[in-house]
Amino acid sequence: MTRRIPASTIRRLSHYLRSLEDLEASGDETVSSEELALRGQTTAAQVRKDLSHFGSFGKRGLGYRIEELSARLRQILGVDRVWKVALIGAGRIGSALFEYPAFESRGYECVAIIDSDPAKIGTYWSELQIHGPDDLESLLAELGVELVILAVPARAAQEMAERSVRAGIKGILNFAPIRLKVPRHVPVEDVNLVMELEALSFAITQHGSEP
Amino acid sequence: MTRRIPASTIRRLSHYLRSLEDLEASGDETVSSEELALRGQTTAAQVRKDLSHFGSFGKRGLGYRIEELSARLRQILGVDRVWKVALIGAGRIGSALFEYPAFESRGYECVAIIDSDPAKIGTYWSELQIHGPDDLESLLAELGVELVILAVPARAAQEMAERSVRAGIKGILNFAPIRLKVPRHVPVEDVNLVMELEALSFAITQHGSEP
DNA sequence: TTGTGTGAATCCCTTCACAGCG
DNA sequence: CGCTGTGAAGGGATTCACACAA
Repeated sequence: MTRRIPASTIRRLSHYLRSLEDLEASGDETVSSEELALRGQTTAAQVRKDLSHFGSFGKRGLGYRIEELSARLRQILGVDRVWKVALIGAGRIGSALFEYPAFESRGYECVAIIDSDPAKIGTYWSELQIHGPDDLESLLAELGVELVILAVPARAAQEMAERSVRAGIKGILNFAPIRLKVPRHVPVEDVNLVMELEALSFAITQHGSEP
Repeated sequence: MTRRIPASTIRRLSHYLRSLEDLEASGDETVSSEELALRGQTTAAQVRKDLSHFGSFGKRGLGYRIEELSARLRQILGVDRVWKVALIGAGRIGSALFEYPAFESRGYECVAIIDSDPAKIGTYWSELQIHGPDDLESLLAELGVELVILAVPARAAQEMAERSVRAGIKGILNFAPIRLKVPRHVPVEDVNLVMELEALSFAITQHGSEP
């Protein structure tokens, strides 16, 4: 049904969904592509083009029914269901994510925490006991984990990724500052804070040298 | 000296710099664009094109002198100096960033922490005392803060951003899931974890429906 | 010979503009 | 009318291919 959707489109769909949820709360029934564009820092044509990749669910002369479109976007983005997530690495970043409120409210359920620190193994975060890394594969497989959040130091990341893939997980959100080598069918999203900071300092530095 | 550098180029420069630092440690003297490409998940032509935006610092038939190129990249990315950073929001994400080891080692020095929670105001993280938001403007201005990391709830983010800009800061790393409205000359980098997760679940969902 | 630097060709994303439906 | 959906045009970024320097 779909072919080659640009990554930039996906990010915008995420935005549109958030805007729609705001609009739902405000009681409106429909939106135009122009209004969505305004809230998403893009253009009306772009909104329509983005949506057209997946079908045509607007009414000409009227716009999009908010409820219908948001349901469809949830479906497209795959968030019309609950994803079972394992958190590998119970350090600072792991803890921040674990408590991130948007996390559970958006359909991501953390069902396992893994860390290699003996002082942490066996302790609890909320109801969840922290496991050591030894039985990683069987643990993930038994719990039916689909998504892994990798928040371990760079040196441990590749091994944990490989073992997770072996356990049958389907995607990785990677906070370690390395390029993971995994089979092509396992998507990886990288979050690299140093890179973001460097993009920022570049932008500032350049700005100073231009009028 | 430079015009219109694509954002994707900057992210790759960041990568190259990290690769170069690895190579520096391993004692080599030179790299080819091909080797850099291999480590950066891109092509040799792309590496050369990226670098050519800023000048030509390779030697034909030989490659790039590692030390020279990494120094030049640090200069380009603006990380050949120390940036004074303020952390606004001392919650989970703030705490994770504060302890992020790459942070200080890369030239970002946190000189102030601000939070509105009365229970936190006055307490210390390492040597740094947490301030309330009341005197934000004067605090940032006095300390000469250039970069702000915004790790507060969405509802507070816009106000904190505006006040930071008024205090003369030059860039914002934003973790709040909203589009900040700030003057054009203040660059903002957004880190949106929900968006990353949604990109991942989209990729997985799509993948299943294709052979 | 090796590997850079770079115009030219290509590819892909965005924007335009308008036909067509409600 | 008003606003969507979409081919066509436009603009950037990536890739190609080769002249040229070491």
